[in-house]
Amino acid sequence: MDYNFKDIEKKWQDKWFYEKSFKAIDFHPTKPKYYVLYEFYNISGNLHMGHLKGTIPADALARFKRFKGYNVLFPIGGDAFGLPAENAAIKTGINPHDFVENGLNNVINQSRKLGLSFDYDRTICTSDPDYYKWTQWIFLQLFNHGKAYKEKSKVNFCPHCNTVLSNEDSQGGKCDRCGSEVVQEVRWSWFLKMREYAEKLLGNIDRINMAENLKEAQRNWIGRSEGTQITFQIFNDNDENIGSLDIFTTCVETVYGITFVALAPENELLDKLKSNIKNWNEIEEYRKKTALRTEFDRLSDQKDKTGAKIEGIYVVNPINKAKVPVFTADFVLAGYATGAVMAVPSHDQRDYEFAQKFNIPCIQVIEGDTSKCAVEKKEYLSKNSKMMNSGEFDGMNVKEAKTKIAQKLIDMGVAERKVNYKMTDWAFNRQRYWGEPFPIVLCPHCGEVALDEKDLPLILPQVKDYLPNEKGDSPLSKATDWVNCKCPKCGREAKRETDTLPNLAGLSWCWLRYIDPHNNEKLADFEKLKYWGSVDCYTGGTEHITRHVLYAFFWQNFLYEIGAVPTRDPFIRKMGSGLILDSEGKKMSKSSANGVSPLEVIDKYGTDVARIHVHFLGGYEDNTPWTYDGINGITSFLDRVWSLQDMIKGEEISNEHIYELSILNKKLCEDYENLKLNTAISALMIFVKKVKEDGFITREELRQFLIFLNPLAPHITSEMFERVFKKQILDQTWPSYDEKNLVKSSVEIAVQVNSKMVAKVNIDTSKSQEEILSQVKEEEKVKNAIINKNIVKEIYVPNRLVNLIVK
RNA sequence: GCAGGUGUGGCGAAAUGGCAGACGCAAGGGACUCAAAAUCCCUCGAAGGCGACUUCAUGUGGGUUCGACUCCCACCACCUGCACCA
Repeated sequence: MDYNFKDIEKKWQDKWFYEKSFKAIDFHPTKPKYYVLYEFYNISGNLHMGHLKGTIPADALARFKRFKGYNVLFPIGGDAFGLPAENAAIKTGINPHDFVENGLNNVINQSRKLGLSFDYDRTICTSDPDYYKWTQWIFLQLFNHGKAYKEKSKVNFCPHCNTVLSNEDSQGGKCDRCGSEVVQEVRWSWFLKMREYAEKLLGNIDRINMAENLKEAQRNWIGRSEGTQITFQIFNDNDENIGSLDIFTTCVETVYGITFVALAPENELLDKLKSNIKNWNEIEEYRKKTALRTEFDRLSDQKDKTGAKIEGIYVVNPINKAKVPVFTADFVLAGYATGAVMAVPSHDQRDYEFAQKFNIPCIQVIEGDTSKCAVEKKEYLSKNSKMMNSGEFDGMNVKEAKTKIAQKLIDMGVAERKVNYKMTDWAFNRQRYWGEPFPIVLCPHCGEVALDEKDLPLILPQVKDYLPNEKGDSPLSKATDWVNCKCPKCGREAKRETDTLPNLAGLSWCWLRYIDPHNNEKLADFEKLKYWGSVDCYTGGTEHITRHVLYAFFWQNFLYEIGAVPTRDPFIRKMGSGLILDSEGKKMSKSSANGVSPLEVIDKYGTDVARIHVHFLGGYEDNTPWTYDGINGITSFLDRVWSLQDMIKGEEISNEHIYELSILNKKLCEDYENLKLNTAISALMIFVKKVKEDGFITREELRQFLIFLNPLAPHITSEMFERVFKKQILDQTWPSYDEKNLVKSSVEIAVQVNSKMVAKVNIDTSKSQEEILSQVKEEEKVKNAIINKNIVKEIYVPNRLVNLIVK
């Protein structure tokens, strides 16, 4: 009888859903916990191939762990707030509230069709007031603990989305959502003090089990850099001390080579020194000019340095009292360290180029050829070159001089050791309608005032006009009934904050809410948090992984410090799934014309075939081009599996199959654990091939095999199990195997003479090394190869090979 | 430029110091069939030989080792991330 996947798959999907087959039990009395998490679905459309690639390994792991006796928590939810959902709603003309509700139902129904074993009772959605109450609560805690502040500052602004963006959302000067050029604008903005957490985040990165390239990207984003901060005194032309300037450097060893210092055009120190600057008009003009340059211009002009000399002031190099001219230049970034650099043209390529253009002299302080370009730290540190032109440090090795010079400056009281980070505080507000409202009231008398916890959630009001406007004011500002309120502190007239939280806010704590999704008193019960602990395996795409994981670390650290959660580490292991590429090797997306929908594949071939095919194409972390090629092989594999029920002969495990079954069991345990589904599939195929060759399978062998295959192909195995054994496969436990059955009684080993293959010999694996060596030497081909020669060395690798070294 | 990763048949890929190419696709040949589909069997890295076989092969060049896809050094190509970060 043929396998009718359409009816059978539907039957099991309905059964699992309505019988709540995969419900996780809080505080299970006997089973240990295991927490598998797949990232939020984005509620802006249908599931795509990426979901098939990303969810199935997590599902297989969850199903495998249940057989292994774990109490598995495997939940799902929707990321519904934010630009993707709102833009999709605007595009379709549907109100976001309705759009999101339909969208969530849609993706949940689709995920049932993938046969995913989620605990659907724990489904959460970031735009649900029961959920965002606690997102707002976390913000309140941040605010009340001084970790959130509002400040007028230069921020990234997307003129197309009409909203402020975080640095993370505007990488490369382009809006992450719409690709428009981002401009820098001065605005009132909310920030979270994430920079304070830099060292703790680095600790999280060290502890988590995650691919090295992803860790590196995160360390890069944090951008930790150790160095020395030196104070320079500033003088005017009359040699009067008019202030001081702090400069951070990682190359304190070059301090004798300073020939100019440069300030970022935006540096406020310039305004303070205005009265002493003789060419103020010129400087002001340069500042205006650079302010107009877009990020893109500044980047593309890297080779061509611009700047202006500041007349009327100079600074003194504290190490040798040399007078040093001051410039302003836009290669110096205002946002990093103190927005000023000490320039040593001989040993820094950017300083070198600037000096060439402005005819500034160079002082070489470390040996090397500086005639064509700077000798930079990478070069002189690796060679540990000698110092020159550096007073008492001449002739000393650079590495030694680095510490000694720093110490001297510190002893002089003009410097301190310092660590800087590229990562800035998290710009946390968006001028959009579709997000969590800030639980903050702006009072003309009291300033920013937090709502009381009992007034949460602060519901996002329904408005007619939710489109962003061109001035970049939040659409909520037009909801006057909602905006006007009383100050919780003084009771006088006040207004609500009308910006909303960014959508990464709701994503930054979701793994905690799944643990206790319906709790009205707390974000989650502390004892339940302790029971479920950190996520054992968190899977998802790699697209926004750097930001999402860092924000997750940040919030978890903060919540840990205020006693709301029991651990600093949200995740034990984080896996980033590769992409499904289209036939041209490009990322397959909804917008690409040749995008294939997983539902289309399921419709044609069935869910089990689709699940296996996608993962037989390549490894979990690899990017794999989509193709239907090979899918027939999977169909015929499952057809052969189906036919096994007509081949049953005997009850217990047969001598013919005990080795193959045990080896398969061991291999699958490793592969499911490591999400290596491609090799798991091939191991299963090898077993079926063997059984087919032998023409029979025993009942016990089939029982075990169906359990082995179930995590990958849950439908066909459930059906076969029910038909053959009249029981439910989900009630089974993973079979055990005996170590002694992992070795065959007889194997063929390779025999080499001087590392060259001369023969293959069947040996009895119970024999000793001596017995095997003498057996091998009796073999005709081996005899011929070693005749008249002395054996100087005998190498024996058990059950693999013998290598005889002769002279 | 810096960092991380990858490089193996016609294709997707296995093998992490021990018989390279498991498993699958495609291709070719055969069986069954009036015929086709489906199914089953055989061949399938390259070159040479009628042949048991031989030689060469894991991006390139060196090295370590009895033995290297695997470890070390240098280089090339591609992918990803960051990029005037002092």
